[in-house]
Amino acid sequence: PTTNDQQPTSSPMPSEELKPNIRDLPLFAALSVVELRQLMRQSAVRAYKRNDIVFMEGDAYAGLYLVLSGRVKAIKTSPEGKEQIIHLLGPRELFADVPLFTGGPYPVTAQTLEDTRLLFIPRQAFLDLLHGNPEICMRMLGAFAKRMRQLVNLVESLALKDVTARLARYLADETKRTGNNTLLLPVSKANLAAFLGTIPETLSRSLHDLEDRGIIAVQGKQIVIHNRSVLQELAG
Amino acid sequence: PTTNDQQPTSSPMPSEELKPNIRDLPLFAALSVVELRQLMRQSAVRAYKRNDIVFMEGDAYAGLYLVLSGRVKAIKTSPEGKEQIIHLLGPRELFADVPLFTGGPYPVTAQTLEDTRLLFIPRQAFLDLLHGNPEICMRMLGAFAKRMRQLVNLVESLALKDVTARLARYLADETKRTGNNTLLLPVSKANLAAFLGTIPETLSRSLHDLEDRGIIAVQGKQIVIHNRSVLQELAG
DNA sequence: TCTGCTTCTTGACTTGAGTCAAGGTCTTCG
DNA sequence: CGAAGACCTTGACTCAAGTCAAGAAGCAGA
Repeated sequence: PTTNDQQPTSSPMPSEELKPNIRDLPLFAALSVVELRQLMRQSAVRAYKRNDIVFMEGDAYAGLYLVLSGRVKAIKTSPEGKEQIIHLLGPRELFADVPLFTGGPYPVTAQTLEDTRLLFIPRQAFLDLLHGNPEICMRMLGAFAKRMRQLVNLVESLALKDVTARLARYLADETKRTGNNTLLLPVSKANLAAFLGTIPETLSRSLHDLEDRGIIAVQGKQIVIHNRSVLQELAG
Repeated sequence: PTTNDQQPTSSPMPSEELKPNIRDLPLFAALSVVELRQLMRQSAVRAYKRNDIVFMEGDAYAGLYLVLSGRVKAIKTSPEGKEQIIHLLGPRELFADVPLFTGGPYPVTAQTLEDTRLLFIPRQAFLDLLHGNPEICMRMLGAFAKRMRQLVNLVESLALKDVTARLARYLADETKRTGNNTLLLPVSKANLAAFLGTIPETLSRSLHDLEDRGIIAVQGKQIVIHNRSVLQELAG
């Protein structure tokens, strides 16, 4: 794919009623009124359609994004066109924050999974904030640490587990997270495949395999877990 | 492997002459004399033999480590015994810092690659430091960001590239880093294999492949790059 | 220098997962 | 409601990389 030339609709001055929402984020809870106003004045809300590209790997770095609504994936793509999802992002999550500290262009491509609204925060605006606020700095460290964990898990899965084990682990984790034995896939199966480091065909076969063994039941995006302990077992 | 019962030699009160070295680290450059003394009083130098286990995945978290001399690998191991190296660490590098922020036990196993001296810093001692020092906080963010990049690269390599491409990328990166066309592998080939997400047999074949194509020459741990541009090409 | 490790290489074989191609199912919109 | 497109599944085939087993090379200590 190439960078989309069709710009998102962009409101240079985010509306006043957005502020309380931003203040709700733990990350920004410590901000003073002045700082918050300053931040909002420099930021912009951008609206994207499903499958729009937010930025491409290699694009010059301009700033970071906060998901207001919708979902976004951060991906790496091979020359042959295979895609690996690095992160899946939902509302209230920040992304493209790493290059703030490492410099250089965007290291991944960001693409929306559905119609999405993002708050764009220019590089310098965020750095200014960070300097005066140890509180924000600490919260960023917490967020980075959590993502590092996720990445280490992903590396472990890719290097040491087969596709069925990765799928089992994903299902087990989701089930534990929501506490519900019935789960609705939050993304298409093609995207789930890209997240698990495989392709739709192979994912399809793995799902079938688990179903044949009576561990799960699949109906479209709905998956019922029949045997949580065997799933855990398979996940390794 | 199981946790080593053979404790490392440990000096509870690090010698005075260590302080200037610690001060040299950018991370600790901003510390006051008092803070530095406080830190050193609570920390301990520990000496390990080659292949000693520093901690095992799942061990209760006690604190983080600074490499004083030697080399350490952070690994994940599969039930079948295959090993994936997550990080390779050398002098002046900090590790096991992520669980400070995420909580929980050590997420990986740490093992020395050679005789090694580490400075152990208890969890609370480091947190105390962090709270009074926005400067350290920012430097930690920088370090985390850099490691996140490395992890994203590793994920990309594992998911999207074959072993020869991963090897080519490693060689290309090292060559660029040192600026030297002849490079000495810093680790055994078994460890390089574990770092590249493969096994010694496959690595051996990949090295041979590159050699047959006239791109490199291998002699033990010494590798001469004959054709840097083809290597870059292969690395994708 | 000889001996016994550990590390590395090579060959033959197996297999998990990717490719390609065809067809089915679901959804959306005219 | 029906057609077109997106999404998903299935089967047959291929291939990269892992396993197993044997042996070569390098190294360290006696």
